[in-house]
Amino acid sequence: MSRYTAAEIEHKWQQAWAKADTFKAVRDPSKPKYYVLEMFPYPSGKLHMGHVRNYTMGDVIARHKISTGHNVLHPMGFDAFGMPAENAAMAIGGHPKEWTYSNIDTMVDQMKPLGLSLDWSRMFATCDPEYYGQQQALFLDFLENDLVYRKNAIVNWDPVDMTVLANEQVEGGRGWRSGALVERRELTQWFFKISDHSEELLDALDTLENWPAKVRLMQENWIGRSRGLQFSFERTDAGEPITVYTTRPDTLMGASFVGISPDHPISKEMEADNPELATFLAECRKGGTTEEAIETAEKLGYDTGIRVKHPLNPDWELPVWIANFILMDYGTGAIFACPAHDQRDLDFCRKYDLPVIDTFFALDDAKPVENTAFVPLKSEKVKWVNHFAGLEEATGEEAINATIDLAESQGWGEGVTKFRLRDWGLSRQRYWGCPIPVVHCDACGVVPEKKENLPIELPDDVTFDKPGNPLDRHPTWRDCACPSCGAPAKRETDTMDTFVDSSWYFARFTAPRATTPTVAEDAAYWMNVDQYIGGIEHAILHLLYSRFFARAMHICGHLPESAKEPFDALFTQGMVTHAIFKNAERTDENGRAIYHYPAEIEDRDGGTFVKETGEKVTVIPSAKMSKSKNNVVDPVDIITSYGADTARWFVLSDSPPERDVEWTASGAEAAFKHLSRVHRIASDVATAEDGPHGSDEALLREMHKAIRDVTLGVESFGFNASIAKLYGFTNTLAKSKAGSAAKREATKTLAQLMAPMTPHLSEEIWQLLDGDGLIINAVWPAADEAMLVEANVTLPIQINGKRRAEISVPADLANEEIEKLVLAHETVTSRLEGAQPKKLIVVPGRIVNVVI
RNA sequence: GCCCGCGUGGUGGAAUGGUAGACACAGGGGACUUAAAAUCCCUAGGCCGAUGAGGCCGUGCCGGUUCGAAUCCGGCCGCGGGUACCA
Repeated sequence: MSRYTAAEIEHKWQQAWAKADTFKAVRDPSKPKYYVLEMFPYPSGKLHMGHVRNYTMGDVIARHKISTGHNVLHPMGFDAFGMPAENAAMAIGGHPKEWTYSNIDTMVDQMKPLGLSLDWSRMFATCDPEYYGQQQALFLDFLENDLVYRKNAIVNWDPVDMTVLANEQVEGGRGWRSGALVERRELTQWFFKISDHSEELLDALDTLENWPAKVRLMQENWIGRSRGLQFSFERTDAGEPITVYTTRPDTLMGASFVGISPDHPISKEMEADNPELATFLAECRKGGTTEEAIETAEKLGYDTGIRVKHPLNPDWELPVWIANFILMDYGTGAIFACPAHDQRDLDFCRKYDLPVIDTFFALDDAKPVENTAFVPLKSEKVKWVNHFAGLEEATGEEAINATIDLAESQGWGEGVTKFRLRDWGLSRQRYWGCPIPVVHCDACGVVPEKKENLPIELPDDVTFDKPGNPLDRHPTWRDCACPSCGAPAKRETDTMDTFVDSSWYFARFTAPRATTPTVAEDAAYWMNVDQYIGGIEHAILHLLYSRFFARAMHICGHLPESAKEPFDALFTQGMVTHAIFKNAERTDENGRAIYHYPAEIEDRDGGTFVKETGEKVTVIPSAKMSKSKNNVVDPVDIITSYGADTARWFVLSDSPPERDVEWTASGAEAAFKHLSRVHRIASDVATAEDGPHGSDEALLREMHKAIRDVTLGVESFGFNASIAKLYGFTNTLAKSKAGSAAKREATKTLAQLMAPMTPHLSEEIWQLLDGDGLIINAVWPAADEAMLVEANVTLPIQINGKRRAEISVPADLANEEIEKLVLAHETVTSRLEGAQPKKLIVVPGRIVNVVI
């Protein structure tokens, strides 16, 4: 009997696929195409189990599609620009470029043994000048088509390091290296006009039927269409009126103040000659720029002394306050506050002792608001205190519409639709990114670089010993001739947000070496991505930006109209987690928790302990794998000890793909044992002599059921369900007394059904059983409907919703007959005690419920 | 703070309005073996009952809709993702 030697088998079949060029994607109009793509990785330097799971899922889809006659495109690349490379250069020296390319080499080496059906000839990294040069060309086309512009935007400023910080570099309001309190500072930045497409990006979500509903909902909320009233408050001092936007104009009678953002023009204007206000605004500008930091900051207010007139009652004056929770980016940067029906406003009014006026109550409870704002659903009816449009009982929605109508008819305001989505700021004050291809000329201003000068390559001779952008302090790189007048000019030193890189790589894969961003024929043939797979963490930004980019590329002629929504189907997979082992008895010298490697701990006496010291360990299950927690499982180790097929089988089994999967050593061991068993069974079947045997029917029926269920699982991302079915079918096969021909057929089918998950083992078994050619090229088996029909069904009998008995009946038995059988059943008669049931529900093929 | 998810045996999970716990791990028992490994077979939510028959409880918590709820609705608690310069 031959043993299952994964390393040998896997090497052999990877060579066979390579020799046959099995996965090279070539345009072929005679075949239906299928483009499957997993979100490409950041080259961190190490493949982790999350990658393995993600790519294995894509690989299952790709291999299954190959087996069903599709021309499959399944490429791989690297999202290679970004901060970690610069951080590494600062921390350990070296150059981001060398660090990145060496990481890519390592990761490719780690990926190849997985036996993925990738077309490696299409591989690229976004930091290849060949790629980012085309991205610069796209930028210039966007500029020409009015899709990019410059404006001021707020960044995190580290006043000690004199540099811009990313949000993740701000910890508790302080710069991560300097420890200085971070300030919000304005800078001129480049922006993509994504907000011009808000409505279109929102409405088109309805067409994305094969996207998870939750992702569409998240994008819908992110884009945030709202209808509200825009109007102006007249000032008592005859200054410029203050324009506000509100989604709750119906609560205008509950207004207690007008609030403006610290970044509002009025705030800035007053700041110049008011030191007290300047101090207040400086306080407001402390801390990071994230929405979270702003929303959770302690509420601060400053009374400007300005007074405005209430639009419905000119005698009613409202104070104008500057409030730190009002965002300049949303609406007009000014609001009116109705504390009774908005918790933030209420908190602010209680702090600064401003009036709280109820404008409506619940129908059954007219209690005035104290410290909890009354915020019913807009669809809920409420009782109005004194509604100017004459409403007494109405929903918020009705009241809002009535208010907008009234304002429009009286001419003091208008209903407007606004979006939460802001334009996409793409400038980064960093080295390791795609240079923005523009030049600053004293005479001509901002001038686009000429396309023939692309790519504008990053200089290699830079150092990272000082904070800030090395491009700024490079002695010569910035110097150039103005593309317009030829005079000496300076290059833009900002580089692009790495989200730009990942917003079109899927299109580039269709023609990765072209000297234009895309090639029309290739884009037309391969786009769209039929199945996109990636983490839920990209639900909003990456996917929304990519949807915008596809539209922008279409406008510039780089993608066909049909590719405006580039991803036909989306699947979001969960993370791979692993228990963490935290020392329960001590911390390190800095008071931080100590985490132990799995190899350092042991289970005994019903507890978990550190082997060496005997200290008690707290086991925290299902934690995201993270280097600092010492719970990272290295796929390379798994592949070395068990083989790629075991790793692939394990990450697909047990957990549904959209959920996190917990990596356990015992689970991997079990996967390996199972694959060995399949190999053993197949070897036995291959060498078995024909002799006396039982009926083939039971085995063949199970085989057809397996074909149906496994196929369904593979086609609907139910890989765990497919695998559970394959376990069952393997057991049936192992115990079967069928003849050798039937067993050979069943085993070959088993190999085919397993092939998307365990491609190497399946090829091996296929060869053992004299299958034709490679199993990857064999036609996917089809279930015979006739073999799936069951003669009898088991019907559970419930009494008052609780299962009490069951009967087996012919599958096509009429309901009346079933009723008779049920009423005659001993369990039912004894419970009824001669009485008639109140109700009898027969759900054909499923269940019977007797209500007593 | 706000938006979106998730919560089921000792463990990963199955069942998306119809038999809760498929399949697997760990556990227990047995076969084979001089022994071990490997393999194979059986067992398995909790409680009551006698180990049987049988009964009761049970899908984070509280309430509701339904003949019937893990599944739908409302409210809470906990965990995770996102929050526009992490990728």
